[in-house]
Amino acid sequence: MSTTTRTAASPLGQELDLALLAKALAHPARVRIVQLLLAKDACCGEIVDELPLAQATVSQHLKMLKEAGLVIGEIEGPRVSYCVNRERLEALHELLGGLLEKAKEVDTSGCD
Amino acid sequence: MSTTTRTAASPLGQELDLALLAKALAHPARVRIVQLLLAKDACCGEIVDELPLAQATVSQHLKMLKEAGLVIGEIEGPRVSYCVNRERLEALHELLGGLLEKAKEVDTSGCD
DNA sequence: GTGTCCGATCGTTTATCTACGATAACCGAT
DNA sequence: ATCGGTTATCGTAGATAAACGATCGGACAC
Repeated sequence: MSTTTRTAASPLGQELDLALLAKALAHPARVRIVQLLLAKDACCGEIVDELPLAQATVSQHLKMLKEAGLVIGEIEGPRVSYCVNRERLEALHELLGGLLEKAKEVDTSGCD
Repeated sequence: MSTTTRTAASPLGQELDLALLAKALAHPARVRIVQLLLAKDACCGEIVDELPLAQATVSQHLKMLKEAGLVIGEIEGPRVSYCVNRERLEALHELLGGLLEKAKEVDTSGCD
């Protein structure tokens, strides 16, 4: 399976990739998980400990974050250590930056 | 309604707002719509013209974008002119920037 | 008025998300 | 080989999203 880790190059892919990344953060619990992992790598159990959600649910959210490439899990003995894939988070940030730059080309024509 | 334009003060609100904005962009069609509107304000019909979607569907997407505050619609004679609320898009960009900054506080604790 | 164009909304179908308990898989120790 | 701790997955139920056709409502022209 190709790891979708690299930044998609295709211009059409950008929309899709932006949507994909946005979808990964489209739930408060997942945003929270990313925040927690940015502060400190953690295993699933620690995250469950911080959220009002069942272990199965957290594992599900982690799976989505992994599929979007935002989070990486490494098997570490009996547990799995998760961390944020910073490149990927930056990719999202930059995709948005790209949108905003294009917006500047059409100055204050305004909505009114 | 208070425009959530300013940086949300409540730390909890940030997660929710980020998730809300991300959800609005969590579909390729909506990303496309935002791109189109950034390039040029447009009415619903013009957007429908650019997308392989029915008018009702596009209207639905526009509604979601409006609810997230990303898009503004102004009735202009017989039609409705839509434009992107740049502040709001920047808010999303900055919320992500905030996340990335916090990430730097914990340098190379590393995923490996 | 009547008709027309445009957009929003309703009602429906299908698909995906969210959440959970239960269970399986996996690893390290006993 | 078995046990205890940890995570993934299965199966399920309810909620929400995505898409469409059909229909309603407003704004102009006639």
